[in-house]
Amino acid sequence: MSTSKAARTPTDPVDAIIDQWAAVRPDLDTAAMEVFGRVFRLSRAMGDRMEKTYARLGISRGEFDVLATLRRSGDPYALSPRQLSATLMLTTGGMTGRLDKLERAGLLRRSPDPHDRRALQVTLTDKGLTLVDEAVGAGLAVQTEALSSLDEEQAGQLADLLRQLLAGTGRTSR
Amino acid sequence: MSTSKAARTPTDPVDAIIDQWAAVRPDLDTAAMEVFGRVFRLSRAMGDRMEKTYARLGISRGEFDVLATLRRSGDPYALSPRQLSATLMLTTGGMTGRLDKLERAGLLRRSPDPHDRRALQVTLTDKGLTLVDEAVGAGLAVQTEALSSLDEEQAGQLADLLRQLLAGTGRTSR
DNA sequence: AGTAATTAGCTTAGCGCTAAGCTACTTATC
DNA sequence: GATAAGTAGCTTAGCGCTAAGCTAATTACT
Repeated sequence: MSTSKAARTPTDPVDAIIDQWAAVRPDLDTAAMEVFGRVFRLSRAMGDRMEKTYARLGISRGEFDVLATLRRSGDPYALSPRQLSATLMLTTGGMTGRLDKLERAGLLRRSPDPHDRRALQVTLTDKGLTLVDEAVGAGLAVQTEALSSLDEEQAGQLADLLRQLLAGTGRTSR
Repeated sequence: MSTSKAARTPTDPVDAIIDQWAAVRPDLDTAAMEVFGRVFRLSRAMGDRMEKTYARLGISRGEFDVLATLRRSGDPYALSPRQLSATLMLTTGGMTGRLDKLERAGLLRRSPDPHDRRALQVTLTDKGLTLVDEAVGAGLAVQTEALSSLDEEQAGQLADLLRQLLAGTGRTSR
């Protein structure tokens, strides 16, 4: 399909909000909203879509994150609850709940750590491995499709700008 | 296919995750993660910072959103709970809770709609108006500071790419 | 060795959300 | 004018999270 429409997007919901602020508070510098307003909306919209995608396979997005972290860690697909909660920026209480659900579903297994009797090893089962391999493919397909609004050069440019912004904000954080 | 890594970019957490996937699942096309992985992380990091910023003024981020929506609507700063929950993509149950808290804090007021006895009018109090005006300034300051990792041209470019991506994904949704 | 401090994982209370269902009121249809 | 359908706002049950506190095991200090 050729893009016969004008490339200039007239206004989106974020532009509308910024215009509203300009009307009631013309003193405000709203330039940063142009970026972060869209980051927040994009994150929510895509997050909802990922949620639905994983739901078709019977897991939540948070549960997918656990399985994917184990899968990414490579053979033997074993990490401790502590490592998982640190990676996923989750409290240990939250992780206990996720592991409970995933273990009940037969997607992973908790076994004692042979070297530290306080610790556990969380391991992907065959069923869990199969499921996460399917889920990661499905999730990436959704993201790839969403990204198709941009051509390859634009996507690369966007990724670079986001990397730079993320690096800067990470440092200044609490 | 992925572009070759530029040596000047010191790899961020998202690059690390992509590399991990490449090691265990070299068949995956992870290009979309370069964008959405960063969008998710940026949204969470900035969301946490906004939360802390508003917390100093005694409100949560969700409560700020309610006050800000009323403020943006202009004089007389009155909307119905239904309008608010639609704008903020929140169920009516969730909105009831937010309004309860904000009303108890004296930041807004619920009064009967003179034209529809089912409906209410939610109005900003003077105290609420003062507080939201301070909060929006504080929030924008945090966002502006975060955006300072980019120069003005880059920020504009980033906003344009995000607008285009958001427009495309919004339509394909379901 | 003996004791203190740290760490792993779990439990509980509380919070804010959604989904579903309720009552009161309004609008549309005959 | 009566009745059906739709709408506004609230309530409740359930879910997943955090913060705080617990026990058991490990490590560090003397």
